[in-house]
Amino acid sequence: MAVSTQHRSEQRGKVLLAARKCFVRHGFHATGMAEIAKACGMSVGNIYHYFPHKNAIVQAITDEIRSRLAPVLQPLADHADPVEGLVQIMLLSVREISAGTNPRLWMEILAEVPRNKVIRDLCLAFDRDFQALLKHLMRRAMHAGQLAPDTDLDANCFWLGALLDGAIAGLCARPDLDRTRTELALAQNLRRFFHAGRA
Amino acid sequence: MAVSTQHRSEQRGKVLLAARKCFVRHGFHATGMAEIAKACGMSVGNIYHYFPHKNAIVQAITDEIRSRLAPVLQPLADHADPVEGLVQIMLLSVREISAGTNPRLWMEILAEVPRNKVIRDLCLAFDRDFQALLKHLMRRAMHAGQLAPDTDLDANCFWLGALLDGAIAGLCARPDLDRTRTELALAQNLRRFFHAGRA
Amino acid sequence: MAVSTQHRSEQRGKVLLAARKCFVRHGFHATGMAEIAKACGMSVGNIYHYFPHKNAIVQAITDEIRSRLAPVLQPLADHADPVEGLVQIMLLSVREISAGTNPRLWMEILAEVPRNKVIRDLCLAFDRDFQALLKHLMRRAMHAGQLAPDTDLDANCFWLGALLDGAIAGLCARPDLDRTRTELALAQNLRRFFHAGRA
Amino acid sequence: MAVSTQHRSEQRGKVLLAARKCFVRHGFHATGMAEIAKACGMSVGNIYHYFPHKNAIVQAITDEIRSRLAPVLQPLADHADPVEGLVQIMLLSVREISAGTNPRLWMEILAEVPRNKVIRDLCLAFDRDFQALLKHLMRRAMHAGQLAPDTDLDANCFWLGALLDGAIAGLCARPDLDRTRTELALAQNLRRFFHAGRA
DNA sequence: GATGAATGAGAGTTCATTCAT
DNA sequence: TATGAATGAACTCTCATTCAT
Repeated sequence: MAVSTQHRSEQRGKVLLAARKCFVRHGFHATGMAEIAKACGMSVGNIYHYFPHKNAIVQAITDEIRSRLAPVLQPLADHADPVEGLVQIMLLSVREISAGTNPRLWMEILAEVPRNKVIRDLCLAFDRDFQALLKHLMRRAMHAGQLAPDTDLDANCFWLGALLDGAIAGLCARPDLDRTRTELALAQNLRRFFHAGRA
Repeated sequence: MAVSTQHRSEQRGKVLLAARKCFVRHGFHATGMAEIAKACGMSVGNIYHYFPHKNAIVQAITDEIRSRLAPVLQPLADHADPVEGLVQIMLLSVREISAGTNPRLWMEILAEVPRNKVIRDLCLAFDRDFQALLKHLMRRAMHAGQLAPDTDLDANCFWLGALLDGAIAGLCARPDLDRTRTELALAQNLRRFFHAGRA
Repeated sequence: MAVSTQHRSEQRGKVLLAARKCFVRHGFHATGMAEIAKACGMSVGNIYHYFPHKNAIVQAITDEIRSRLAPVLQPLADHADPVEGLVQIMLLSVREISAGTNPRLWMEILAEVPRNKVIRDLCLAFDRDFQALLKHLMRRAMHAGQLAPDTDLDANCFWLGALLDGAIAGLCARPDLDRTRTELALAQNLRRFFHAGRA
Repeated sequence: MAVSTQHRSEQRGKVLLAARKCFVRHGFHATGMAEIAKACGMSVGNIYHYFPHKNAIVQAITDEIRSRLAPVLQPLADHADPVEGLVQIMLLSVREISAGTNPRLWMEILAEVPRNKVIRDLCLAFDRDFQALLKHLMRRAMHAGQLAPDTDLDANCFWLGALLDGAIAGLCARPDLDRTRTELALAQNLRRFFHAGRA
């Protein structure tokens, strides 16, 4: 059982790795099962032993890529300086998003959200956690007098999330962008913004 | 001639309208020519009298939706208060983006950018203009002492653009969002941010 | 009436000329009515005023190209030296066949014969006349003792015709062939052959 | 592996057989994949497991039909009597060409030559070999004093090839022709011709 | 007479999924 | 477990022909 379980997860891993490469190149829709099969050295039929359908592969990748971020961000909830916690969350997120070929993968996921209920639910769940984290820190910042008390926390969560999603789109369209410089500017802007918010 | 030209553009309009409806429902890739044909009451073959291929329809829609924004924004370059000009540009853009079923359409376009050279060029051209506009106003703001002289203008253009693209993604995922409240928060944030930037 | 008749034949001529150019480039099947229409500066619909369908164009061209040969060859029936008459018929035919882009056009016709009854009948009628001519001259040669009396005239007619049809195919496959040298060899061969046939 | 390879070639064979039947009836262009699929009892999609596109089927048939001839002809290069070798080559070729429904198939191939580069190359390669064979024998005949030394060998190769291609066309147009009688006449003519060529 | 918009059937090809081996 | 053959529906696009203007 343990052996078979391990084998299963190894095989799943091979499929997912291959699928990511394919998806980065051509997107979800333009990638056929045959292409994935060739990329992971399996037969088409065999993939169906590990994933019930193509969509399940997409979902697994979405799950993986989104959930990798959570454990990294969660600890920052208790950051001594709540504003700095927020800044760090945004920086870590943008770094994860912009690493390697990730933007293309995130973009595919973003595009899939409106058409695919499972992907949508996955993303909304992640977003809920992400925004809860931001809200928690913003509330702490507010109590510490670092944020104007009339700030609309929900809307701010939306816009901080938008910054990340928009960065994905921007990086896809201009892959040669100087990413460190852009990150720096984000950090600077966020700090300036939260400083401005001092009560 | 005039008659035929008018007829042509009417028919093209009918196709584009129908295609937009279809694309909003299922996205570009999941919409077949047959579906568009049925939606506009034409035969499939006849659509090809007005558009050389499906992609041309997508391009025309992209062109239309992107270029509708430009003439509205351009005059704001000369706004008396450059910071307020920036805020207005962002607000008008977000309002255009979030109107009706637009978010879904913009999202499809965003997703098409990495896969489709023509769409990408169209969008990059628009972005160039948009960012030039922002940069112009930011420079004016800088000269007027409303923006710190060490601000990285290019990076800021990127992030302001990201805010819009991200809003598209966010609105697609959560269509029931309170759009006016979210807009208000954006305006408030931007003003607060630029005030903070006072040299 | 006379005017309209003249106009009709002028228009038909324009269509046929354009169609020949198109057919030479892409063959009958790969040439669309739209292509012909563009090539002769008419609308698609207007062509249908002069030809009931595409096939009729092909037929008219076949008729034209085949029947141009007949009046040239016919007089040779009375050539003083019947063997030389045969040689001249073959030479004139091969010259007509190999002129300009004709091989391609003849080839298309040849290929159409098995699938198209009208074309087939047209060609068979021409062949009947052509072979009757050859047979007449061969009979004269036989009587003059220039051809062995046991010669199978019908079969020889077939093979002389085959030489021409085969030349078409050969010229299509190798358009850079030295045509005059090839013609010369044909004449030499035919003369040698008929000399050998002396009773 | 051996099993799968065998199955593959069996299936390919079934497709080719069915395709030949269809092509003989309607020609390459007028035969749809659906028709072939029905004729070989497969689904359309499955044919694409064995041939990457319709053209590949045409090519395979061309290859098959042309290459069946080569091994039969090649040994005649060493025939004791070179003239008789030539005659035998022509007779064997014409017999192969005229067997069953072959003329129709050869005709389709001939017609495809000017439009289709792959087919053209296939045929030209075969022709090269065929003409090399003829030339070799003609040279031997020349050395043996059986052929006039001023004979244009290349041109003669062309005309012997033309005889075969022309026979294809002739047989397509008149399928009821007495083939043995026609063959006999060819043999007689060739022998008479080469006798006449004695130096 | 002339236009070109409109049709509808059919072309070749692709693909997620199933299933016998 | 693993294979890849098989399916069938869907895809985009083409084309000869008709017809209202």
